[in-house]
Amino acid sequence: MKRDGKLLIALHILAHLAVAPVRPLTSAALAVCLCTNPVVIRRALAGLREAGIVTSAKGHGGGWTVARPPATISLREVYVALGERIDLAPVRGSAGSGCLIEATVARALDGFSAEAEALLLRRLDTISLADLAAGFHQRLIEQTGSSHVMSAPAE
Amino acid sequence: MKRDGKLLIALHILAHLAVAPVRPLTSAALAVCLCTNPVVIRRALAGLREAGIVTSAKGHGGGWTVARPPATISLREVYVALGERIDLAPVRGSAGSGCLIEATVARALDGFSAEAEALLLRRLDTISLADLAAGFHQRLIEQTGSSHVMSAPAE
DNA sequence: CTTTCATGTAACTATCATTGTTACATGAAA
DNA sequence: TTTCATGTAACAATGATAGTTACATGAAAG
Ligand code: FES
Ligand code: FES
Repeated sequence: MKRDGKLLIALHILAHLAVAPVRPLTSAALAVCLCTNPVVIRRALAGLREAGIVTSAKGHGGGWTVARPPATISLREVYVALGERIDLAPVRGSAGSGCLIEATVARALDGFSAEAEALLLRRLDTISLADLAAGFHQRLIEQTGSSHVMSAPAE
Repeated sequence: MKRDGKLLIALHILAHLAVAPVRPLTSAALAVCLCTNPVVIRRALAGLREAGIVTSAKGHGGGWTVARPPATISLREVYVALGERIDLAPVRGSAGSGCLIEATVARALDGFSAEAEALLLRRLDTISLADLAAGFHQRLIEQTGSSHVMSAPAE
């Protein structure tokens, strides 16, 4: 139900940071690699910095680094830090004004959206940034849904 | 993850049709009720007509009617008829160009999206248009362990 | 201290999707 | 034949996101 892909971009960048933790990576370098603009990179990482997932440094030798070991960063954390949401019935301006039918339908859809998102969060919680970087997840995905094959906490 | 609300609009209209099946409702009438344009109504219902959920008639006394008893129309059917999708990692133009990291992340996210959507479809399948129209769904929501139980006024 | 580098942020433009609107063709009932 | 209502194309309006430019802030290097 989304349309952007902020999560994909953020994880892409994080994968870069995770595999090259020696020195900070600059927005400019990441922008070249991702075929985009440095400001876009900074915008994408702004929320993650506030969430304590990455850190930034100015000046010489500055740039972006992961704030913690990649193994301790779950995709769920990244997802919520970006403020992503599954919402089947977003409020349109002032459309909810008084109509009972609409409110009822919206509430039902919201409940389902919440359930779907809860499941999504559970799944995202089973994969860390380190898993992504290592590429182990790929085999895991191909096993179609066997969620915790690796060192993941059981539900 | 979406931004429009096609599903909400479609269900809103369908609720109207379900409770007033005596005579077809015109796009113009529905548009007035929904505070929008007749063409918007037609566009919203076009997919549902192709899916055999509603029928339309031209000329005098024409308009829209539900093609089947509302009890046999599940929200899932409406959802799929509208082509809605949960997609955490949509492809951006030609962004998938060769980058292995991105493709890997995208595949993982796609898997999770699919799981979340599968759950959503299961939930949507448990409610019919008749349930919606009757308002029974509210109690049903509370039974499915929804997180937020709004204090429902006895109406 | 001055220079250089890199982030932080605002402001603007470009692009794209969706919605709202107008206009006209098609077909059915009166 | 007239009137009604859908079907559809075409276009403008809106809004969200991405891309770009510009400049202030701050830190390291010289
Ligand atoms: S690895 Fe995908 S662009 Fe750098
Ligand atoms: S506008 Fe008609 S019931 Fe919601």
